[in-house]
Amino acid sequence: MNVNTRTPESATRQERKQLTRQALLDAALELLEEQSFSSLSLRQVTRAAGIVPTAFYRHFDDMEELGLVLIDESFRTLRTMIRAARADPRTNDHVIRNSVELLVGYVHEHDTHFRFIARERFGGVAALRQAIRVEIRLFASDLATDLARLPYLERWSTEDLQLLAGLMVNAMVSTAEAILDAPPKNPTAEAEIIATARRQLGMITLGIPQWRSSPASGPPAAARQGSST
Amino acid sequence: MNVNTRTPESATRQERKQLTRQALLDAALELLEEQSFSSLSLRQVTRAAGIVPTAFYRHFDDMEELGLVLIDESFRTLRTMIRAARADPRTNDHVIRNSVELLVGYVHEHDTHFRFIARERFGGVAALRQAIRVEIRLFASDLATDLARLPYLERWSTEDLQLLAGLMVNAMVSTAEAILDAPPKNPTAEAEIIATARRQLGMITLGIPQWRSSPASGPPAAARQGSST
DNA sequence: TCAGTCGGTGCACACATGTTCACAGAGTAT
DNA sequence: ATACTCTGTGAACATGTGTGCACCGACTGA
Repeated sequence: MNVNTRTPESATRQERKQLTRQALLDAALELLEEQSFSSLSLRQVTRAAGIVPTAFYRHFDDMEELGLVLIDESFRTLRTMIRAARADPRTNDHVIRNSVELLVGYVHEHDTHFRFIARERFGGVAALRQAIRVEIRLFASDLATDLARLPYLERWSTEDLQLLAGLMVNAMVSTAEAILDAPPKNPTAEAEIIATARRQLGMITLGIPQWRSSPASGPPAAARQGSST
Repeated sequence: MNVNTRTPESATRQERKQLTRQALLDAALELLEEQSFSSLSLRQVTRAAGIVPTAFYRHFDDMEELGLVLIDESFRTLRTMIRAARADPRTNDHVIRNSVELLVGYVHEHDTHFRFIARERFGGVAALRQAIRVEIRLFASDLATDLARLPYLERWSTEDLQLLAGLMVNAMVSTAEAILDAPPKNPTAEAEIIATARRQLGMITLGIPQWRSSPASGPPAAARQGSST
C-alpha cells in the first residue's frame, strides 16, 4: 500500500507481464478470425499464447474481461486513425471518397480487430454487444461532429446530424463486413464492394439538401438539447 | 423404392417424426435467443426438445444442417409476409411507412427467427453466414423489383435499384437489430427507434431524384443486362 | 543478503461435449 | 400374424472444458 515509494523506471517485472498479457490478447484475436467469441475457450487462448491455462487468471478474471479489453483495443486503433485523418485538411474536400478509403485502409490494416467487432456486434455475449454498441455510438457522434463542419450541413440540428451519421456508419459497417468476407486474393470483388459503398454514401448525401425542407416523416428539429449521454 | 403404392392419408409415422424434428428446431431457436449458434451444443438442443442426444441423428446429420434449415425457415416466413404485403395495393402509396411497419411487425411476430439471423449474419459459422448472405441478397432483389414499379424510379437501371435496395435493407436490418436489443417493455424506446428508421429511409429516398443526373461517383448506367443471377 | 512478491507450472477434479453401438418397441407392410 | 422398418433409448468412450490448489523460481525492495 506504500504509495510514495514508486520507482520511476517501471520494472522488468510488469514489462514481462504486459508482454504475455498482450500475447493472450493477440492469440485470442487470431483465433477469433475463425470462430466467435462465445465458442472461444480459455484453454484455447492460453494454448495459443504458450502458457498454461491457470496462468490466464494472472491477467484476467474472466474471458469476458478479455473480450472487453479486445473491444477497447479495436476501437482505440480506429479512433486513432480517424483523428489522424481529421487533421488532414484535404479530408473536407471529398468527404465520401476519403471516408471510404480510410475505412478500407483500416479494415485491411486491422482486419482481425474489425472482424472481431463485426462478429460480436450482435453475437451471443451480451456484455460485448453492449460495449460495442456504446463504442459505435461514440464513433457516430464523432462523425456527426465532423459533418457539422461541412458548409451545406452547418445549419442542421445535432439530431439530424446524428441521424445522418448513423446511416453512414451502418453503410460503412456493412461495407467493411462485406470486404472481410470477400475472397482475400480477389481485388476485383473488393473494388466492386468499394464502388458500391461509394455510390451508396453518395446516394445518402444527395438527399441532404432536400432534407430540411421536407416535413415528410416527422418534426424537423424537435428537441435541441446539449445531451452528452 | 416402391413409388406407386402411396397411402393417401400420409402416415402417423412421418407425422410424429416431423413433430419431434420441429421440436428440435424450436428448441434450438429458443436457446439461440441467449447464445450464438457456434456455442450451441447438440446436447442442449436435444435436452430442450425432450429427446436423448443420439436421437438427434435421426433428423439431422449435423448441427450445421439444423442451422441451415433454421435459416431457410426464417426467411421463408419473412418472404411470405412481404409477398402478402405486396398484394396489398395500399403499399404503393407510402412505401416507407408501410415498409417500416411491416418490418416491425415481422420482427415482433418472429423475433426468435430474426434474432437468430442477426446473430449469425456475421457469426462464427461460415456455412451459415454464406447462406444468410444469399438470402439477404434475394430479399434485396425482391425489394428492388418492388421499387422498380414506383413512378419516380421507373427509368432506373436494375443496377441502381439494387444499390438502393441494398441501402434500404441495411438500414432495415440495423433497425430490426436495434429493436431486438431494446428493452422489451419499453414502448418509448422502440417508438424512437422506429421514428429513426423512418427518417433514415426518408433521407435515402430524398436523394433519389438527384441520383441519375449526378455523375459524381461512377457511370450512371454502365451495363444493362437482363441478368437473372 | 534475505524475505517477499508474483508470473507461471502441474496436478486434480467434476463436469459437458460429440459420436458409437446394441437394443427396445411402436408403426407399417404383406 | 409375421417380418420388417423405423424413431427413440441407455450405456459407454475419448476428449475438452473451467477452476482450485500447492508449488517453484526469478525478480524485487529493504
